[in-house]
Amino acid sequence: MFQPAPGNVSFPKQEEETLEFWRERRVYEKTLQRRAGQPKFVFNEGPPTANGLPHPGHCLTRAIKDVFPRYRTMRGYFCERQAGWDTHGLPVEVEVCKELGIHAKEEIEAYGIEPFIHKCQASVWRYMKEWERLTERIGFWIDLGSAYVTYHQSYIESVWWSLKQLFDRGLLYKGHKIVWWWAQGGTALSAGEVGQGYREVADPSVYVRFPLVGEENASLLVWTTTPWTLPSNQFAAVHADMEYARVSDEQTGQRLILAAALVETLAKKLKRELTVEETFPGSALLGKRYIPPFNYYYQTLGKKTGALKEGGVEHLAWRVVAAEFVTLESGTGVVHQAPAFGEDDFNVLQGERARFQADAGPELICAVGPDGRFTAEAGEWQGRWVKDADKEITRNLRDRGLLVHQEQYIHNYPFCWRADQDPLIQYPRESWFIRTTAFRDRMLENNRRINWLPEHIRDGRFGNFLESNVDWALSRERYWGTPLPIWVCEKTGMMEAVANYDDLLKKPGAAGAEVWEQAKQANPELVEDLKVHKPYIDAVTYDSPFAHGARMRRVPEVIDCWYDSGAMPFAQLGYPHCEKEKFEQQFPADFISEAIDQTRGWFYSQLAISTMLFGDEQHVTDDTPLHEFPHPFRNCIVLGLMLAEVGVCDKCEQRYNDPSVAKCEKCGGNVSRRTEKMSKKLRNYREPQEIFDRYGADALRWYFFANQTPWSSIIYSERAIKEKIPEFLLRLWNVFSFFVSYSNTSGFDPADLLAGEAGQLKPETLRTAAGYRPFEERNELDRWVLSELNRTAAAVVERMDAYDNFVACARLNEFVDALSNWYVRRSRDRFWENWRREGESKTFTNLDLASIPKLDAASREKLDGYWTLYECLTTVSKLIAPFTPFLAESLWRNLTGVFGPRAEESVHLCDYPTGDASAVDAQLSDRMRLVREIASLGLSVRADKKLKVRQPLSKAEVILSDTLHQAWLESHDALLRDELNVKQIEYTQETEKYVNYQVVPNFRLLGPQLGKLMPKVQGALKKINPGELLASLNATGEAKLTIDGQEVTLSSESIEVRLQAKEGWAAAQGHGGVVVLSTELTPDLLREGYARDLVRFIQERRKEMNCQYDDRIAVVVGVDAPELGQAFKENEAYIRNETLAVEFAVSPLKNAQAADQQLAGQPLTLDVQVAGA
RNA sequence: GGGCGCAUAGCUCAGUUGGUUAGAGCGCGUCGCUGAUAACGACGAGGUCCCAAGUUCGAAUCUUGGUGCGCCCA
Repeated sequence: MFQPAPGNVSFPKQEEETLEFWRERRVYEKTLQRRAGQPKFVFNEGPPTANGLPHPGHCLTRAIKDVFPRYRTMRGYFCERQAGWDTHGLPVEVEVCKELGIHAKEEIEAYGIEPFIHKCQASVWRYMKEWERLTERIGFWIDLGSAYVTYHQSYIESVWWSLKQLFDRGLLYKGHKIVWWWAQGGTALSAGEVGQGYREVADPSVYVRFPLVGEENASLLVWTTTPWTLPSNQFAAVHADMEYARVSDEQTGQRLILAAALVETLAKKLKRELTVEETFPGSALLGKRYIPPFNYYYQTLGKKTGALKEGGVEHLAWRVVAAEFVTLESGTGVVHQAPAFGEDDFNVLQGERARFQADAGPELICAVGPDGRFTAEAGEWQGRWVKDADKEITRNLRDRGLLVHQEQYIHNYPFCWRADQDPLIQYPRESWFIRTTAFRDRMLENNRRINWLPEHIRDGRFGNFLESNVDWALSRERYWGTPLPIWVCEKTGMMEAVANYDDLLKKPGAAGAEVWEQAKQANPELVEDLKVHKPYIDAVTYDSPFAHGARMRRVPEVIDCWYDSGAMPFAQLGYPHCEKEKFEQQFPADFISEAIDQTRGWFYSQLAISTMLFGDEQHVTDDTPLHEFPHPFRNCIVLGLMLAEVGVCDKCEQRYNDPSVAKCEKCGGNVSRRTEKMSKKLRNYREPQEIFDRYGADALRWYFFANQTPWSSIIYSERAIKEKIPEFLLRLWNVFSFFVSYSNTSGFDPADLLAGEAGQLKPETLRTAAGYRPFEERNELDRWVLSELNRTAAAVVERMDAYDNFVACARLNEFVDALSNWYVRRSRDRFWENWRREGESKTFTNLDLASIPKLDAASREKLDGYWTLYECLTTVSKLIAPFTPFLAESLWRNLTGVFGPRAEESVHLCDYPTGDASAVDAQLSDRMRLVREIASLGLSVRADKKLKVRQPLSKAEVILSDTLHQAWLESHDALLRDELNVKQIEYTQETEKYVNYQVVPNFRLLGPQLGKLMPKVQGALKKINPGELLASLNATGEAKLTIDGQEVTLSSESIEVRLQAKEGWAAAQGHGGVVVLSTELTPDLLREGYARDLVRFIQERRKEMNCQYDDRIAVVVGVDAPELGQAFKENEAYIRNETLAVEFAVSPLKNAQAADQQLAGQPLTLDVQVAGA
């Protein structure tokens, strides 16, 4: 007996039980053991940070990350899954600062770096429990116990090893980086933080003259909104291809040079005429020298030149250069360049430097200190806060006649999000860089070999990003991060990199480790990993090999935490300090997946690090292995963003987090749905846990997998998740529930019929069961559904191998639909078989095995039906296992539980079905499709003519577009007769009576042949007599047309015949043909219809009475209308059989008032009693 | 400002290499079924495939330009 499977199942509850089962039986571990030694499928987990709560977006990534490893495991691969946590970085520090109520770096240092670090380490695990719960609940099978953690010593030492490789190869260097700088706090802000602090402000907008050297009274006219950067001016930039003009200003007698297109705009501002004297391209200005507005630097450097690489010399600064970013949007088309205070400007400087020989180019000029105040180099402005100096600088320029115009400029400018009165400034900081630009081409090549899904990422967003690669700014002036493992000689400034802690302590004269030892002694709870962190690691120094008596001290910086995560392919194992061999076996990864926001994050950091370390034989050291592209991953699914769905009132903008609200509670206006970014602040989404509790993890997973391609942005819509349940999960459950209840009542128990090991219930095992007949002996419907099953399995495997979960799910959905809506629907009669035979309660229970071959035909067919459905359901549970692992497990455990230990305990231990090609019957598929189409057309006619299906009709006539399958259909029309409730189906020859023919060319075939002739052939076919054409085709296999004197030969493949039903018939047309129903209702047919109506009344009554399936009843029908009485009498056998009525009587209606039913407009009473009760 | 992507039914989304009745689910309407039954099914209505131009015998699909939206970067 199968466990009962009621229709009103609670999936969430069932899932919790399944989780318990998996835990208890250690099923995940068993799936790994089962595949030990098999080929590997390598999945790498991109580490999330556990210091924030998981949200719905994480559910998507976790679901996608789960489905492919599960699938591959079932396909026979050994797929270990190591979890990981990203633990370093500014977000952690910010959280701790919040907790401590402090902001600035000074405050952190005042609090003490040591306790601060301890707090960071603890804070990292704040939401660990929530993450682990989510991971388990959504069914993401991954080894949490062996998770890699980026702050662990072994991880950090792997990172150190890689950095030492880069350092030793000369790929790490110190340079400047322009950052958004909070001067008051003394810290740089990340892009995300800067983005939060934009505000609209009014800044001075000044137009300043830069007099040209050696040109009479002519000046460049430059525009800036940051006058305080003028003392640090180094260049003026123009666009080489834009047109410039020299204009004369009559009032001042000055001649100004600016973009020609902006002359008029400027004239309006100045409210006076400017006369254009000459125009020329920007390229004509290149190289011209000018006198900057302040001469602090100019007085010493103004005349200096340097040697160029290409030969010759050039002035270091204060000349015109070309830049692409110069536009006509605002200003004058001549842009003041202060490389210290803008990234674009800085890049210009870098470009200039690259033209000079080593160390001969211009240095960065910066007249501002890190505190945001002018330095001594700025003369009179020294000590002034730069933003305060704007006004005075402007006045100074006016006094000296350099200011041409001044106004207010309103724009967005960033302020510190922690101190909103403090404007940020762009400021150069010393930083360590990785020379990634040297690997640009190799990264591009590597990228080309990666299978990106969607494809456009490769040459689009990611490829473009790689094309414009700049050196990786690696270092951070922060506290909680992987320390940069570089030690500097205090005397010579010479440096070396260290690959691990032991090496460090073995250095000659190493000292300082005791700082850690003492801390550990004072507080034994400190985790050992902290010893490789600040401040302990900073205490470790050693004797300089470069200068006698000098010490080596570590640089103060930590590194970008993206480097941490990018090192994950080897650092998760602690490579190369350990697990060397294992790393070799699992590199590169077969599969990774994250959302699109990781393009410049984890996708890039992995690719860059891997390309530099493992890809370039010229630089590689002896013990570093080389790898063929692609690495470090072969396939990557880039997920779309997840959006929240909310309701917003059209009138008053009131927000509703439940998008199903239709009327505004405040103003009564219409609430319309809107999608927007998910936001923790707005809480505009439902917590994942609530979704699990209401609908279950499978519902959410199926929604993610089956509703859209993974890369389209996904709307996290509760309604949509809910709606997916009946379409697939519940439909499948209903089929299963149907199977279980009938099997139990009929006594079908596969465990009784199948001896020995049942294992995975594979086809070869099923074939050994008693009563399991070979396909070819079963009926058409069984063969059809098994063919569809195997076709589906093959298609799903094909799609999943290509990482296409969406189409795979569509295939599964189609099959479950076919199983439910055609196979079960059309097979119900068979499953009911035994109840229909009055007085017979024969079931398969305790069936003598030897007597099975002697079963009568009906019983055999019934047994076939059970075996077929059983095979479909067990196979489907395997097929859906990677997608909806919970439902799959519930189905499997119930379907195979009857075998006890003879069957596999979990569906996830099974092999994935790949489809048996020999069981696929394409012709049968086509035929069944045709049958379903004809049935559909027939039902369409009935609906159109208001002829309910219960009313039998005498005949349906079918005219097929293509008579290929006609003979088969004729010999298999019982199914259609039953479905359409007609007495006879005729494949009529009198086609002209019902239909018009239309001959349409096969464009795909003829198009390439005929080219321009195509429309004319199309026109000719419209006019032609189709009968003659078809006759010719039938007789000779071809037909000829003459178009424009040219003969065109048509074969039967080159045309398609379409049928159109003529007016006046109850007919419907489709691709396959036309169905015409005979609508004449004879008294016989009507009476039969009445009998069916009565059966329905009685069945309804049985249901109301809560009859058992096999209860026998006694029925008395009270009716006066003679035609009804006659109808019931004539069809008594049918009525008794359908309703299990052992007694059936028709009596005159006693009291018309008491009639509880109406049939054909006549009153009727119904008295139903359980027989013998 | 630059890059990338998206735009198809009321909603959420599919749509292979260009091929002539553009699909699915939900919703809606009509009806059916009633021993899968707090289910289920059928049928139907609903589309200028964002706009415009081009390439082509033929464009939802390719090209260009525009419009709107989103993301990333500046």
